[in-house]
Amino acid sequence: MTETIPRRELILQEAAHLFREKSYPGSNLRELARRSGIQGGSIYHHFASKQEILFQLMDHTMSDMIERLTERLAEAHTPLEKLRTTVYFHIEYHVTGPDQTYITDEELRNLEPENYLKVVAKRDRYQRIVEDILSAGKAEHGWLLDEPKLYTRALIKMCAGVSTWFKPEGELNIEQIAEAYINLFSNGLLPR
Amino acid sequence: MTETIPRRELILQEAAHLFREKSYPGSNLRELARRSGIQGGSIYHHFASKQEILFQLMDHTMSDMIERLTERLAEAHTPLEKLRTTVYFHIEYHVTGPDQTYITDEELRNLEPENYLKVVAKRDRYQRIVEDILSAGKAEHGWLLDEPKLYTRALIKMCAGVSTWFKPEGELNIEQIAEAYINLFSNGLLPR
DNA sequence: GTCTATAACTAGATAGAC
DNA sequence: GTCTATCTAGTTATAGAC
Repeated sequence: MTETIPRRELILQEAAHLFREKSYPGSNLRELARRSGIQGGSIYHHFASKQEILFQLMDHTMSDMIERLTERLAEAHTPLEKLRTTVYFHIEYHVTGPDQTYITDEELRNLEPENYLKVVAKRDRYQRIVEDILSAGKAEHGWLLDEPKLYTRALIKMCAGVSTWFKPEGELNIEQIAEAYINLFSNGLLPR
Repeated sequence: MTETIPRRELILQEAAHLFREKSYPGSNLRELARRSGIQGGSIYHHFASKQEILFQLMDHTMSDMIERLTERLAEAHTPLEKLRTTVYFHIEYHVTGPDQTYITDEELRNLEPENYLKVVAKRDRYQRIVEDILSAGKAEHGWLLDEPKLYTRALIKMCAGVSTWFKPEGELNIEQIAEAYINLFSNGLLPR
């Protein structure tokens, strides 16, 4: 019953952790190898270069996010339900995989041009999914927003930011945080 | 009338730009020197180490943010006025000095322990100023928030995030973005 | 698939001349 | 205050044995 995780997967996991801790250029492959239970040179049996590790990490994370969000949204039917689903998903995904998401959010500048374009294209696809929900809310229910893109960015930044301070042993769980953010986005702070 | 900027200041400015472009560990002092118009070794006449450059940059930025926000808040009197002032200031400061603020927001992990504690203390002081405004709004005007700290983080992340995509030549100016964010925070998206 | 050894290079920091 | 030269250590990546 002990799951044997393939070495390649393990390296990617450890890389996410290490890169988050020390940033991509601040990390070295000897330490990544050590944490993965092998010697420095052996990394190159699994990946062609340090850059390829970063790219695989970010590319896989973006694909996974798009796929999972799309799945969840299939169960939601109104724009408001979809907004709730998205806020919950985005927070949960960032809190559950804080290493992967942090790298994917912050290491874009360290991708070589070709890889950069591929990852940015997926990031834009993801943002577009969220933007379309806000646009639908505006068109169908008169949501108060002039610039869907502006609010999309605000929403994404706010939710992703949770993973920078979230502690599983803290006072609030994911549900409570998501609920608070949905309320904030829906009704704001001022009483009526 | 040509302002001669002291070399030390110039190095700090160029460092902010370079570190934002390539991250702190990804930057090297020879390139920083070149951009500052001197040779590699000359950096050490102005700073004791690469680490000290990073620390001076972040520490000065945090002090400056606290000082300026405090000044502006002195002119605001109600919690709502103070919230407006804070949102506007935080966006404006991040958009006006995107290099300095990006470094200060993202390079904490590369500070040595002693420096880390100093900068985090100032960051916490800043956050506390914002948190106290939200708490006052709750106490005095019944603002709808259970956890002032949670909303403080959401507000700060959302506003700071503007500098990652803001372009001066873009469609929206700082006033319009700040206005939209204040509306979002005040009343949310749903019509009543 | 992993090891060891090493090539080729780069970086932070120092020393001393001007 | 800036220059050049250099020390030392660490890094990615490769090669070939097991």
